Amino acid sequence: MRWSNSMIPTLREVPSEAVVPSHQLMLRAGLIQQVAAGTYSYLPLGWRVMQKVMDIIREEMNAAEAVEVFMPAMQPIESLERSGRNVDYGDNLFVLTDRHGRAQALSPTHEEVITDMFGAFVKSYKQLPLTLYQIQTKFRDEFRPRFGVLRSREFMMKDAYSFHIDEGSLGAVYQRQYDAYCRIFDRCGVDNYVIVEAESGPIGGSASHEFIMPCETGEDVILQSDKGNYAANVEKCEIGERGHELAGEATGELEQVHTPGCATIEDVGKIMKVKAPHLLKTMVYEADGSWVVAVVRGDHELNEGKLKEATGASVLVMADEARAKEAGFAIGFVGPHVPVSCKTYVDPDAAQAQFWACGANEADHHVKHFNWQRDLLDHVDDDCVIVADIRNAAEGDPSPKNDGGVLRESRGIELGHVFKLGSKYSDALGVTVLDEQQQARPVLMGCYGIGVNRILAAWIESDHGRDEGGIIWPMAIAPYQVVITTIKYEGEVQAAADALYDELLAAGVDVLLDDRDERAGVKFKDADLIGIPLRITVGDRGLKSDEVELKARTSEDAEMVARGDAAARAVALIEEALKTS
RNA sequence: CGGGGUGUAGCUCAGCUUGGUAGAGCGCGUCGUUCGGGUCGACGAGGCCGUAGGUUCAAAUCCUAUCACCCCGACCA
Repeated sequence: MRWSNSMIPTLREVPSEAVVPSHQLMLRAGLIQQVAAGTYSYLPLGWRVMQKVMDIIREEMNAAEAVEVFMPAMQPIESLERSGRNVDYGDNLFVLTDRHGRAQALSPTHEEVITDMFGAFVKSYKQLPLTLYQIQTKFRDEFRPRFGVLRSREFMMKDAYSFHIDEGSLGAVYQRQYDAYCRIFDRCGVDNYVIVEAESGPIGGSASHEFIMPCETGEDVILQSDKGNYAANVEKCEIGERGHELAGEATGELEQVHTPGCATIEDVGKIMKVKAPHLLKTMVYEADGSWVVAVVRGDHELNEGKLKEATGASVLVMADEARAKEAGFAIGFVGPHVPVSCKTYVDPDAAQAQFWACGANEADHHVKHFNWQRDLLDHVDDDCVIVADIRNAAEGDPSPKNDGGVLRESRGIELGHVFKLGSKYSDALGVTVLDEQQQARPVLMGCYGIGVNRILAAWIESDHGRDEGGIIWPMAIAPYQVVITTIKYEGEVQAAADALYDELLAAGVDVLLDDRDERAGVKFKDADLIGIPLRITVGDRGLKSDEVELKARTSEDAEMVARGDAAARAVALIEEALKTS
């Protein structure tokens, strides 16, 4: 492609609406254009990258014996109602009404549609396992779209769904998809990802993994053991063994302190002059309709998933403030010694005999010298107080492998997620297959997603994806593999550049010829900004000795190459890059 | 949804407090100049000042409403 024939609107200045590096660079490099909040057009360069990523995904999906299908962008609201996901998605669901007054949802994903498709055509275990996939736009009415393409209301997603008669088959295909994901990201050159255990869902075990691109602006928090043998999303991350001691001596008389209006740990700590690790954070929940109290240390965060698991409840919600107050909870000033009979779940780090300050169970008051034995255990049945891991893991916690490893916390962007769904959708939608005994069995499913546009943004967001000059694309997904920069596009230089361009095209190289009548400096800056991996500079200076200059985007220095060898040399470098990536 | 901010040229912004018919830099066009990392100079095109009302002789500027976009927060008592 000749630059002059494309549309590559590079920007010298940073558009004011972009606050994160990937968004800024995607706009400056002319990859995308914002149409509305959270919706973007892909310009020629951006779309080329998208297509290259999709091509790789498609090849690897096909190699994993998955078959591609295409589904509507909208589906009748009823299909989401059958699985209850219209409620799960809530306001995040885009719903529109057609001329007949029927509600249609813009698909946030396609589990229902694909499960119906499967159910319509597959009736026998003999046809299993089957893996179907799609690469399509998905819609979510995000409460707050942000960070450019990282959290948008429309995005390109690869979703694969597998169908099985038994666990073993699901496990095997899950592993096959997992391996395909590694190959996809490796081949894209986006090879600095981390695989973490994620919320395990209905089946349990290690049934869910996320592929995370580490970067500071990421919305996901992950923890990795410094022994390198454990990594998990904070939502899922377990914590290694921790001791606890509820029975110890009190540190002093229970002392009430007036703390008007101080409902947060920060405020309370300030007014009482107590640091967060000596405060108890006490929260009230309803587990299947019963009151439940959860206690963690002031500097820790409750993990609702863990609490739910500890309680064994099927529905766990934070207490409604009005109703909890009516029941006797001094919301905002709750301490573990609540005046209401209920179960209390305590995190091990909070279940210690030490100095504690906590809510006084009385509005506008807290207490000092709370002691578990004296102030709670002596007054309730033993089985009312349960010590359990109910908090989010944090920097410095022991690894759940209990091998001396320490958890390190970092942030990242979720690029992909593989997940065992089990029979959730087949149950809800009544999809079964006949087994060998001619018994109808609910089909087991796995689902496997990749956010295509997130791959672009997350890569640019990561340390390897950019420098002061702009984007640094990996060879495999760069919009063009080579850019020919002409010092000036005329005379001998023009002839040489054109010849080289034709040669590279003939060799099957994705090449961009900068034939613009611009100063050399402008062309160099633009080539760096848009991140083309290889640059061949053609100018009078080199041509005097019949040479051109070859430079990698990632290296400081250029090498001089005989004009006749340039194309072959570039081809060799491209092959090399695609091999190692 | 709650709080905050911003809407003026393709982009980044000034002008608004103290109303008087619209500005700079970059970009764009022409000419010249320069020519290996965003040359320099001259001339020029380009804006119903987000939209709708209101106040006023007069509104980018003051008032009201509305829309859009951005940021922070939104069950850690």
